[in-house]
Amino acid sequence: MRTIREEGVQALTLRAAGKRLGVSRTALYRHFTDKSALLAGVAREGFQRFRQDLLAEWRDAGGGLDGLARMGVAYVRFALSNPSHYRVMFGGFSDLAAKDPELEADADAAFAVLVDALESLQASGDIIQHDREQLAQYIWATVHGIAMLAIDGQLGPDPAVAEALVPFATERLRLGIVARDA
Amino acid sequence: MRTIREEGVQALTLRAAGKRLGVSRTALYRHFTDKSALLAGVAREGFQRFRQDLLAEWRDAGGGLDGLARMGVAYVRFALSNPSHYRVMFGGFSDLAAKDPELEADADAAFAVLVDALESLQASGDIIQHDREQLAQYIWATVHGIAMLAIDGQLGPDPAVAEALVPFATERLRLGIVARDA
DNA sequence: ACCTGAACACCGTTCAAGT
DNA sequence: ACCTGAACACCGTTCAAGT
Repeated sequence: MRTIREEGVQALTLRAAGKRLGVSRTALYRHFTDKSALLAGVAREGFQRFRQDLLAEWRDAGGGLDGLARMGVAYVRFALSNPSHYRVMFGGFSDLAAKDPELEADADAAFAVLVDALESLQASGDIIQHDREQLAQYIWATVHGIAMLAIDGQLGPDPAVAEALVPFATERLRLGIVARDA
Repeated sequence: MRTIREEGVQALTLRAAGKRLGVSRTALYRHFTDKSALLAGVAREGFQRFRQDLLAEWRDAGGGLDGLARMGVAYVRFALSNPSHYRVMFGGFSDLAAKDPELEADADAAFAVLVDALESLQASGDIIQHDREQLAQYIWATVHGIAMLAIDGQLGPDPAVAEALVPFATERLRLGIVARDA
């Protein structure tokens, strides 16, 4: 985890990991079937922490449309604070999920935080009564897109650009899903 | 290009490329300074084709909010039709851009198609008079997010899920940016 | 100018062998 | 059960040498 955070995924080799742990490169095969199983473990840990972060934000805000907006901010913050970890979680997800079936469950659990929030917002009549799954996918895609563009350097070298984009996006997003009868 | 399309980026090795071209692995160093310079070339070609696709869609639709929605559909279609190519274009963009400065120009040119479309929509009073750059980043992030989630297998194995998400997203998006005085 | 073959410093993975 | 060292089949890259 430390190697990934400090030097990126491509720097995580079994040899280097073994050396850091003071153990032979091949010793890791006792604990993981291969390298992608190890990476799947890293991804799982990421989704679990992710879930906690989002849940905490929703609770602290006391739910509501404000809670949803704060979850969006927390989402992008998580990605920008842990870019390499985030890349392991999302890049080549299906390959890793094939190695470790529980990865998909952890990803689903993080996604469920968003779906549950939307259910609450629908119950209170704050947002449109539309298929929750698709609504969640749409919101997820938006914050994921911002996170990815920022991480990959497509928003330029200035992190302020990404930071300014998030509140704008959450406000536009709100206008697109808010209940229209008020 | 063929190797990337048929077998993915990770299958593109200089050795395999040399063999396919009937030439030594090291011969490629006469034409590219190293492997990432070659990948930067692949990414540049992608952005150029991307730009053409988006431009054609905008023109065929005769502009307007409908043209914008069709650009969104074309965007995701491009990504899903060329997943490996798309990954080269966006994954690790800054590393590749450092190797080939013209890559950034090609990416900007593709992005400019969106910015120009927004300018036209602002001139006609169809959408809000907001900073075009940020507006474009927001829209780009949304379609990019859908494309990435779909490519990475996070939307499940059924491509119909991603296809259904696009029109829903473009409609929500429209509601968030449409001029409000009508 | 363009290409080659050998060499170098890396990988992940396997496997017989040790404690 | 857990680890080791040697070996195998790969990488990208460099470099002296050829035409």
